[in-house]
Amino acid sequence: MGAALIPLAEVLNRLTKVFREEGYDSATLSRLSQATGLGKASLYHYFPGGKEEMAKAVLERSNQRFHEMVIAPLCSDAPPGERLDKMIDNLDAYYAGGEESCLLGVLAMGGNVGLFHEHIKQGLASWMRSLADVLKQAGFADDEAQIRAEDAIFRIEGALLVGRGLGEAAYFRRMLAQLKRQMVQVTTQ
Amino acid sequence: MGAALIPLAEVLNRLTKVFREEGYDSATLSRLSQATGLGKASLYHYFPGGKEEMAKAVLERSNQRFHEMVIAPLCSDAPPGERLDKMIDNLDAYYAGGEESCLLGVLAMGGNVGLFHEHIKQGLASWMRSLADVLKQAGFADDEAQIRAEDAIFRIEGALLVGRGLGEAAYFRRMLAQLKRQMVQVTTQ
DNA sequence: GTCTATACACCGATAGAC
DNA sequence: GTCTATCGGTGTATAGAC
Repeated sequence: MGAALIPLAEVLNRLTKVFREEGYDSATLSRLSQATGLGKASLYHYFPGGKEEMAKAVLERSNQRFHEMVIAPLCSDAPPGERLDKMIDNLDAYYAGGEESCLLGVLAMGGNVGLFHEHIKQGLASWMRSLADVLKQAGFADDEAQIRAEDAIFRIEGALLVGRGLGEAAYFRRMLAQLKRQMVQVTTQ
Repeated sequence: MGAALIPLAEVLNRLTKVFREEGYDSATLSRLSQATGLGKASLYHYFPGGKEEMAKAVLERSNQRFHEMVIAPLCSDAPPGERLDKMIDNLDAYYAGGEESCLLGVLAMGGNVGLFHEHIKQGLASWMRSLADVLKQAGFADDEAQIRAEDAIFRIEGALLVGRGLGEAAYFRRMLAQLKRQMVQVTTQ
């Protein structure tokens, strides 16, 4: 023995799946060991800090992938409307049409949320900022852009939560379609 | 010994607090025992089905209280706009201005969500229906009313999730204020 | 109706061989 | 870098006295 059985990236992929589906508390070392094909002691070789370090590594990587897929398109030089549409399309892909839960949301609603506050903040802050910036460029005042950015995030996280709670993914896509129409829509009254 | 130390209703209150703050998986019998002041064996006297039965009892009771505080005002004979305002005010009270998590949401994002699908559906369905009915009475077409009802629920659950994840309750109240203005607002474009 | 004491499985984590 | 074996602790749940 001695050679790595699977690349570290693949280990992280499989850990991510378990944490996302089962949450921090239910994701036991036995499950994580089984999912990766590595013994518990081998997991401690990669993550000396144990389960907590695994979850944080997985959340960091998830934030990074989210940044590439969802946030980066908001920073292109395309017209604001196109950038928002691209974000929404990529959200659909990222969450597999609502079939997959939000890891950040799962950890946020778990019993050990305190362990992850900083990682969660890091994951949400740049998204919120980039989204608000695009809305400003689309012509909204600073306050209105900020409110709309927060609001879009609430709807996305809320739809994923409801979908998971009911075991029904369809809510997510319906919400995304709405969002596409309303994101830059002007309101009256 | 023999006499009940505290009424069952108070036992349920304290169990609710633990499940809402820590989630199903982190809420250990030791914590539940400590929070109620009852020994583990006494908890099994009230809930022979153990932790699962405790969580279901607590969720049922939470749904019931939610119905009284939030859904019932939607069914009064006041004008639709007033009914919606009343719901929003009571949501603020129910969630203590965003300081308290949504028990249903916590269980929905936990690792044993499958145990609670039916209870979650029961909790969300009548809310969604009552909300959509009010919006129809406010003049929206059936489809539009349904969409708006779902959307409001997504925003509420999403704001509670983000608030919990960041340890920052203020998002919730800001969202509620927005919701009050937009719920029956007509859109253009 | 409440308690103490306990059963037994599994938890997260570590030691040490290869 | 991986494993088996094992540690001490805690998990859910139960038995049985009062």
